[in-house]
Order: sequence, then C-alpha cells, then structure tokens
Amino acid sequence: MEFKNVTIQDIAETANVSKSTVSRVINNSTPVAEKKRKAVLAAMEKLNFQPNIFARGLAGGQSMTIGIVTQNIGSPFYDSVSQGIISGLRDSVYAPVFVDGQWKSKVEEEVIGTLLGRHVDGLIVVGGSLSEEKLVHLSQQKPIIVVARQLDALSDRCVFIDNFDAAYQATRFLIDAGHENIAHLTGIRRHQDATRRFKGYCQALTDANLDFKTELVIEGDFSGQSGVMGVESLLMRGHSFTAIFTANDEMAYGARLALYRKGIRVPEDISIIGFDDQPNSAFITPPLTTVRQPALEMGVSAAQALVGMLSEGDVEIPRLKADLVIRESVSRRR
Amino acid sequence: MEFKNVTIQDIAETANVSKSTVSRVINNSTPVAEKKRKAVLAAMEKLNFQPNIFARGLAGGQSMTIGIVTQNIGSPFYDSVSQGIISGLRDSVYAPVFVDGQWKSKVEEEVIGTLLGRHVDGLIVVGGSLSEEKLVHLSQQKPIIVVARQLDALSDRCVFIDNFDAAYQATRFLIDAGHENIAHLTGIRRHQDATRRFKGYCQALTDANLDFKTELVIEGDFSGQSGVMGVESLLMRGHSFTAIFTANDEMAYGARLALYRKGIRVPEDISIIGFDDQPNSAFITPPLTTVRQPALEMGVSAAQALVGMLSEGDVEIPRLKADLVIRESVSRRR
DNA sequence: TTATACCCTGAAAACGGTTTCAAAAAAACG
DNA sequence: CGTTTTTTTGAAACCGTTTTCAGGGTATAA
Repeated sequence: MEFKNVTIQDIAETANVSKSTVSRVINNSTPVAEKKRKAVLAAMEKLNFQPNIFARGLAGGQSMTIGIVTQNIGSPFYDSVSQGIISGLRDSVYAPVFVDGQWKSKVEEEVIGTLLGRHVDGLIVVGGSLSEEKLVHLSQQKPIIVVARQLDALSDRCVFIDNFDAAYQATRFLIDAGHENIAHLTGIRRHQDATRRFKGYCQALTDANLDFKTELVIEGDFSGQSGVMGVESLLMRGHSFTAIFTANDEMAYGARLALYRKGIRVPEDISIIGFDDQPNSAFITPPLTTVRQPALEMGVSAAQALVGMLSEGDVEIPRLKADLVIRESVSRRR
Repeated sequence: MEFKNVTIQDIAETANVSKSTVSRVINNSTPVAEKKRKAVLAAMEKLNFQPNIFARGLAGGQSMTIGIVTQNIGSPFYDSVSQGIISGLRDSVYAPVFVDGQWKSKVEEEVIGTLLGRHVDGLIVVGGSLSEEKLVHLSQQKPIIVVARQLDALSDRCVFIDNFDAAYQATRFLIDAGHENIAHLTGIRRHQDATRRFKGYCQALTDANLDFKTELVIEGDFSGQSGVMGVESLLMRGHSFTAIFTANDEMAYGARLALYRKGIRVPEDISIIGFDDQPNSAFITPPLTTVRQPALEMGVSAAQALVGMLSEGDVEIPRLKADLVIRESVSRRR
C-alpha cells in the first residue's frame, strides 16, 4: 500500500547500468545481456520500483488507461456490464476511467472528448445513442469496443446478443404454451434493443399465423412504472389477451403489479415473460420466466477483447447468446 | 470530440509571450499583465488548447483523477452509490478511476496500491473491509472519503446513514402496527451495517418490553436466496411470528417468495419490512414497505465533499438520513 | 536624480520516463 | 589475426508542463 518515489535512475545506479538499459528491460524493447537483466530485475525488486505513469505517458504516449462510457440509467443490466468490465480489467495493466453519457448523444460526445483528452489507450462504449457514423470515425483513431449495441460497420467490435432472436424465442415460448393473444410492452422506441425485440415479437406471431394486433402493443420506457401503465391501458381498452411479453424485467414487474391490483392471477389468468433476467427476477412472485442476457460476461468479454486489441492487435469477441430461463410466470393454455 | 496536439508552446508563440506566462494564466498562479492575459486566452481559444495531462502530472504532481474503491457485490445499493459518484464528479475537473475490492481486505489493499501508483489526487472508498487503522493511515497521505461505513476516527470523512436508528424505526413501525413476534433475517455478520441493523432491531424490542427471541433471528447474507432459506427455517422450527424485518430488500424478496410457496399471504398473515428501498421494491407484490437509503445522494455528496477538500481544503459532508417508506407489505394487527 | 521596492516576465531547470544515435564490445568471417 | 557484422550499451534529446530564479521595468521614496 505504501508508495515511495523510486525512479528509474535509482534502479540504474544500484544495478550499475544506465537508465536506458533499465527502460529496456522494463519494456522488453531491446535485448539486454542476461547478467544485467538480472541485476536490473533484482534492483527493481529490492527497491520496489513502480514506474511513474505520467512520465511514461508523456514519453511513450501510453496512459495504461481505458475509458468507459456508460449511461447513467442505473439499470441492473448496464450496471452488471460495468461490473463485468471492471473485473475483466482487474489483472490487466489497464485501469478503467468511467464517464457518463446519460443516453444523450451530445453529452456522450462531450465526455468522449474528455476521455480522449486524457489519452486513454482504448474505449469501451456501453449502449448510448451516438451515431454509428461517429462511432466509426472514433474507431479509426482509437481501439474501441461497443457493448450492447449492434453496428453493421463495426460488427467485429461489438459485444451483443441477438435481440431479435431472443424476443422471437420468448414469444415463441408463449405461443407454444397455447397463447394466441399476446400483448407486448415495448421499450423506448429509439432504442435499438427495443425495436429489435419488438420485431422479434412480430415475426414470431407471423410465423405462427397469428394476427398481429396493434392494440396489443403499448409503448413503454423500460421502467416499472411504464409496465404498470401499460397493463392498465391494456385492461382499460378491453381487448382480451392471455399473455404479456415485456421488453425488460422491470416492466414485467410493473405489469405483474398492475395485474395484482386488479386481482388477476399470474400465471393462471395471464402469463408474463420478461427480458434480461436481472437477479431479482428469480425471487419475485411468481418467479419470472424471462430471457437471460449474460450482462456480466458481456462486460468481461469487452474488457478482454480490448486488452487483446491493445496487446496483440487481434480481437476475438466470443459470440454470446441469450437464453430462455423458464420459471413460473407462464402457464400452459389448452 | 477531435483532439489535436496543441501545446503550451504553440500558445506562447501565437500570443507572443513565453511558455511560463501561458502556464501562469492557465493556473492563475502569478499575476500577468491584463493585455498579455487576454492575448493568451484568445490564443488558447483559437487553437482549442487542451493541456496534456501527463505533462501536468509529471511537473505538478496533480493527476486530476480520483480513485474509487468499490466492492463487486453488484448490489443495487452499491451500484447506485457508484452512479452517484460518477454524476457528482461530472462537471468537476476530476475523472474517476474505478477498482474493485471484492470485499476482501487483501484485495482492497492491493487495488488501493495501484490507485496510489497512479497518483490519484483523492480516494473514495465505498464500503469494504479494510481495517479502520489502515484507512486512518491512508487518510494521512491522501484526501479520502469513506461511503457507507462509519468510522470513529474518521467521522468527518464518512458519508453514511445511521443504520442503528433506521433499523430501530423499522422495527418500531412493526411494533406500532401491533406485531409482537418479529423475526429478523440478518445480513453478513462481519458487515458493520448488518450488525448495526441487528442492534437497532434488538433495542426497539427491548424498549417496547418485548422479549428478544434468539430463535426468531436467522443469519443471512444479504442475498435473495438467504431470504428464502431464512423463512423456510423459521417455518420449519415452528415458532410463531407475524412479521419479518430483513437486513435488505433482496432478502425481503426471498422471504416473500418462501411465504408465497407455502401459501402464506403477505401482508394478511405475515408482514414484511425491508431495507434499502431499491427501485424494484415499489413494484413487487405487494409493494414493499422498507427503509430508504439515499444511495445516489450518498455518492453525489461523497464526490462533492472530496472535490471540496481538494480545492478549498474544507469538507462539508451533509448529514443524510434514511427514512421509512410505507407501502403495502405491513398490515396492522389488532 | 538616484536609490529602493515591487511587479512582470522569460530562461532554464526540474519531473521520470522512452527513444534515437553512435560508440563499444562481442561475434563471425576470411 | 585483421576485418566486417552484429549485438549491447550509454549519452543525450525529447515529451509538455510547472516552478524557481534572476533580470528588466516601473513606480515610489529619498
């Protein structure tokens, strides 16, 4: 925990070599005679040398820092991704600097500016609404990984799951259980995830030869409150339905609550399926059937991929997938 | 978003002064003739100057960086605190670097080391299990703020709520509602928060002349699962109780689920009160009565306090308090 | 008018590394 | 053994600031 000011010069002196040589063994940039190498290493060990990061940055241009752009939404999903990034970076030489884009492209641009001003070695952008074009431009000046977004032009830099397919599976699961009138509570429309999930829902309906009914889809905003309101307005309109697919788990909670208020049972009367599988979903009543997004893993992979780009230059982004976790909020309808 | 390499030297040339003068107007360290000052400012504006942070750090010793030690628990409470810190730092000149202590004092010590190695200007420690002694020692070499922990020796550097009192209020609320056999599901025992909440519970019982019954307190670990198991073991033992106070909301969810499984109604048969008021708590069924911890505000205050210490040197930590939020999981018992 | 302060200002020296360059040492070759 | 090539090495320059130090002006005092 202590930190003294041992410099490369001190090492050089105790090891009886020049500063240059010390630098060389530190960076492995040029071969050094084994004997001197050992001496330097020993000296570093003995004096507990820690290179000064500023000097390094100034001279070499490396900050050993990675910038993370998150969105302050405070949603469990994004929080988990951040946690994943932190832990994925834990035993690399890089430290993460976090800034917040607030889901506003202007703010996002600004905070990326401060990150760039800090000479971060790489960037991880989690979600956000920055235009694809700008992201591409950015990727040309800095190594970058984008999480929870799917960009055509940058597809090999994105860590994401197939939202369309995941929503398709979820809806399909409802259909297979015998449901024919399935409502959908969407997320914020300008959210890529939300529209992809919506499309997956539509496709599943179509493929099963079920009518798509406009009146059964309600636009929400990913919040629990919007789940409540969605169900209330569904009920008010009087259209019949036996199942609800919500764009995320929080909305599912809201939906469940609205139903509870009306004395409608879940899943006996109406089934619910969510999206995300946040930790609480296993503990609500009834435990929620939902689509699991591997949030933590996404963060970890993003971090590892970026570190890979930075060291070897090549990226290997594992293909992560969402999967259905079946609990008790969906009932079979005969 | 762009970032070009304009140096202080460029400014000096376009403004027809020396580097030193430029530095002086940037830092306001020494008076500069108004005319030159203007010229420098104009040049900086024109060339869009951004000081190189490494050079600054090397020469002046300031990194414009604040180190944040979190614990990877991934709990909504700690996540919110982090969010608060990020947003509290947003329009300061400081950027936050996050590291993870994993609730292990050894790891914590280590990551604080890397933070120190990065010459952070200040430190915010959120929770954690580092000994008070070490924290004190640390506070002597760097400005520090501790969040969600209460340290006697560092009381003016801590942002926390009174857990004892909050738990007392919660228990008291149950008592006032007519409950006499109140179970308590504790958090991890070595957690300061958990033991303080437990003591608050005991005191409320004592003050109301109710017997404290060992068999009604079960040790948990803040997880939903431990809430489930706590209630199961309570039920199995066959001791009667009509209310449960859990050390956090997640355990309350678990407790509620276990009750649901047995067909026991909440709040008609058994009342539940939680702790934290995480966002979901308003949407579970029934909406949870709980103690609200102002997590976000705690983060924001911590950030602002630290920035204050760094600039003016004085700290003003607002006294935050928890308050009961009454929803529907507690019923009156006659 | 000259001496004494005082205020501004520029030159130069840190800060602690990396990197270039050329010299020295070692190895390879004829 | 002399020459050429290759490998190691140290000196010095450089990265972009801040800060010290001393010199130059200007204003005040004698």
